[in-house]
Amino acid sequence: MRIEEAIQQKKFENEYQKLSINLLFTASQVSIYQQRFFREYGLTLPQYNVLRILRGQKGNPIGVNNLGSRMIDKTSNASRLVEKLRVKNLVERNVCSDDRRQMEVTITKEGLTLLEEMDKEMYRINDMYSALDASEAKMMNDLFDKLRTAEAFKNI
Amino acid sequence: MRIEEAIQQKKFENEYQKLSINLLFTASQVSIYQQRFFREYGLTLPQYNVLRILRGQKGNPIGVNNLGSRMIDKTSNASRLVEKLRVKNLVERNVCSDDRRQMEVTITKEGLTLLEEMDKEMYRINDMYSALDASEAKMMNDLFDKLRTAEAFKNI
DNA sequence: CTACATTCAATGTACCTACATATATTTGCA
DNA sequence: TGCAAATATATGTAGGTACATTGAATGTAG
Repeated sequence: MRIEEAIQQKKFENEYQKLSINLLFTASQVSIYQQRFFREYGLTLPQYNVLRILRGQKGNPIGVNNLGSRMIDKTSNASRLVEKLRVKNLVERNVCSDDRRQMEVTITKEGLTLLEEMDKEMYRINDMYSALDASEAKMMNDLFDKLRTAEAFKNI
Repeated sequence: MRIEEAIQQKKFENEYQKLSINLLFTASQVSIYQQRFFREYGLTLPQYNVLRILRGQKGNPIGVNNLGSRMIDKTSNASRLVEKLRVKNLVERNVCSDDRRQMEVTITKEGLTLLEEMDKEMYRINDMYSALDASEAKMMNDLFDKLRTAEAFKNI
């Protein structure tokens, strides 16, 4: 569906204005679809992303700050997300002995098991992208990367 | 910046997985930038979108449900957003006499004035897209529209 | 014309977010 | 060394979101 139909707007002033809506609208749809998948495992999308990053650490603990910088969102929330996951026994959080301001966050055995279960079904997420072939997906990736070179993105 | 650097991930399994992150990450950045702009006028991005839709109605009232269907998000929130805007005297809400379940929402004079003020500065939003030329923006729009033709998007 | 189903808006719940501030700890420097 | 600045995490506040439920009004089938 063209974006004009999706949000029932007749026309846009230019391609940039249209892109603005198209980007946020599509991201919202993708996000809803993904959230429904993650919900089946008692996780939210941001929580899943945190677990993925921790698994990528292969046992090396990571600070909350560092965790935050790798997330789509900012650090303010990393702290709260870690706490949510800790309550579910999916991550462990310990004061770092070298620098007692820092926390060392690691994924637990339980967290790893959950991720492995999810891995098996993760192909379902790709249904979202079935309309694009690999070269189109690459084209989008390149355009996204180029888009974010604009000066306006520097201070975000 | 390439998405790999932005979120400090070495590599992705395929272009689709990368696209998934790239889309949500870029949308998040754009959204933060826009929110900062709207904040100067005491609005949030969703609130601004509601006002825009109402202005597009050119005086014709619109129901909360209809409003919701044109928004990036779902109806559940339209009701609360309208209430926030009503408190700020930017919209009016009246029970529809033909169907007393419905509400007739219209933008107020005050709301229109605010939008006009914002119009003058709106060009600043386009700074985000300065890295792309018009043909690249169009290419992205076409790819977004194509992406959303996938079956998975039908039930969202 | 009544009984049931549908529709519209609002609300409860449990998340998420940005931004500002607080608290503890460490670092740097006079 | 002592104290200010910087850093890491946590928390308060005000907003947004999905999903489920509620309550009122309307539509419809018998």
